[in-house]
Amino acid sequence: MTVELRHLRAFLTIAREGSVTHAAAVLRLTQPTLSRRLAQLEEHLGVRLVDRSTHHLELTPEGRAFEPRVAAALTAVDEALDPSHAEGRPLRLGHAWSALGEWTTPLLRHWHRRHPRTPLELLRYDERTAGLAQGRVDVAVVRGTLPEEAGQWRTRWLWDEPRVAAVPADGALADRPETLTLTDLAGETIALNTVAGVTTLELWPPDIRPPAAATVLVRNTDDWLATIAAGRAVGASTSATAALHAHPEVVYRPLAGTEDVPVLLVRPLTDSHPAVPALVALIGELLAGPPPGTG
Amino acid sequence: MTVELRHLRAFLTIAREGSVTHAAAVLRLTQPTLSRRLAQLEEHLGVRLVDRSTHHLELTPEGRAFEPRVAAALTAVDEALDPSHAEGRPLRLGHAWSALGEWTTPLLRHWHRRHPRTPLELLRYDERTAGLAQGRVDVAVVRGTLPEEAGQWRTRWLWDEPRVAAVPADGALADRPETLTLTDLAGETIALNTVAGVTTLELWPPDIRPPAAATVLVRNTDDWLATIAAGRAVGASTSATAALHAHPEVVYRPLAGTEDVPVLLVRPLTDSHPAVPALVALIGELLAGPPPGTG
DNA sequence: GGCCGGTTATGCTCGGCACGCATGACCGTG
DNA sequence: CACGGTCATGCGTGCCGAGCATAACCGGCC
Repeated sequence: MTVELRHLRAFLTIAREGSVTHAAAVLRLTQPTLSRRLAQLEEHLGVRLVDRSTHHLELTPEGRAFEPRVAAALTAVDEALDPSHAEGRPLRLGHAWSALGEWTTPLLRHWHRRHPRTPLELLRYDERTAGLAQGRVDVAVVRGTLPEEAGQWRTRWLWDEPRVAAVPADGALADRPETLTLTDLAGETIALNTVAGVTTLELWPPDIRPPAAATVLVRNTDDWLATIAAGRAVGASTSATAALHAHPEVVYRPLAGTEDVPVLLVRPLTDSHPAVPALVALIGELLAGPPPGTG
Repeated sequence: MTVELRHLRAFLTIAREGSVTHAAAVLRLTQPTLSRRLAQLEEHLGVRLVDRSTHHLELTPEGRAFEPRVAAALTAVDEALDPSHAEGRPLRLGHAWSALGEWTTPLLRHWHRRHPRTPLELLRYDERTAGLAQGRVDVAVVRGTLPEEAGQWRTRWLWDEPRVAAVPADGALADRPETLTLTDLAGETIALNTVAGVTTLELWPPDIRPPAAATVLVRNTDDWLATIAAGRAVGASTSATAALHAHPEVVYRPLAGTEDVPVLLVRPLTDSHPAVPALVALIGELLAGPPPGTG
């Protein structure tokens, strides 16, 4: 047995109607059919989703956890199949953190002015390709180089960002002179953002590389910041973070002896949205013009 | 014929493999079967998705537009069915704009500190219930009161926000004394955010209400801001917008003679994530403590 | 307490349809 | 022009999902 959409729709309708019979009427089916569909789904998952008897029906804890996920999935499917979304659907720009830095606002402004019929959605996904690999976005801003499978993307270099160190404001390193070095950080616990992937232990030369045990792994920028603010670790990132993620308990310092991090615009080999070229062109235009904040 | 998951998987695999035969091998099916599935999907949609002949296969423009949407949908389905996501899955907090205002950062900080195993995702959806109605989030921050169907949500009042007017920095209204009134705005074109729904023409008393023709409808805060910055309209919002969406070309002024807007925390009658109560409690704690920015 | 209305589960039959097999049609290549 | 590789089609079959009928069950109410 493989799970099909009918099983998911059956479960969701039953959960919402609170009755197999009512759900069957809604779906224009008979009650036995729906009973069986639900049983099949439960058998496949190996859990009972609905606690039901003749005069009582409610979701089990597993069912309650399952329901919103099914709802989200079916919404996604229906939107994919809805032909009305084919035209004028939003252009989705993915990023893992900081987006286009200080260029973000100018981009949104110019885009909405020029393409009022095509909304530009800025979506943050804590994932290496910022949702591109999952088909959740049409274009993505990625910091650092992409691992392998580079052949399946078209990338465009936008600019380089210098690296910065992020240290707790109340720690000893915050009192040190302006510029920090990798050696300064090597003795500390390092907070690594595992999904952004810009900073890894490879950044340190082998002779002064901190041991893996002296790291804290986090999944997104908020967590990363909170970890440093709490004094549990220090971190390395790029200047965009310093500019857009100012934090009263975190101090940013230039990080000497490191190479700049490229900021790339990544898209599939075949564009998934007709407006992608226009977006790429607009970003190119903006970068060629005056820096943001001067208008 | 109804579209089922097998049709979507067939299309996506064919699109990725670039061949019906290869896709059939991947899916452990025969080529004729897959050919037919694809044909059925195309027939249902009424559009040809794949341009194929014996020695040539590529997606049509419609197919190229369809692929990422199918990919996103199937990702959502697979995530819903993946039992490993049952534990430790992220708690999704939806908002339409401004989230928890200045409380946002403290909330993230405290949450990650207390619940390191349960990531808190802040998701923005340009929709009245910020994704709650679609099952995309577990809790939502909503400004203003919710229309009808109030019975299906549990709401908790958090605080009230005073209204502000947003006017172009280079316009005449920006030179006026500090506080503006509804009468001041009535003569201008009004930018209305149709999905946030906090500000409608109902805000103005009938005798000075601007005509519907004198409005510009936008779908999100970015667009709303850009419209005002461009001098095309003026707008009304709440103080959270003024605090978090500062814009060099937009001036915010208190708006006299209007009622405050409630900020509500909304969740389904039965929680869709076990950590929801903890989040609600934490927010309550934060609000009872000192205001943000003092620590 | 027993009847009744309303609910879900199960046996059964049947029709449709999705599958695989075989084959045809097509086309670029050598 | 034969060949290998591809996609489309015709056909037969077996499975599965549908409805119908009915059993089992339970709460409420007279």
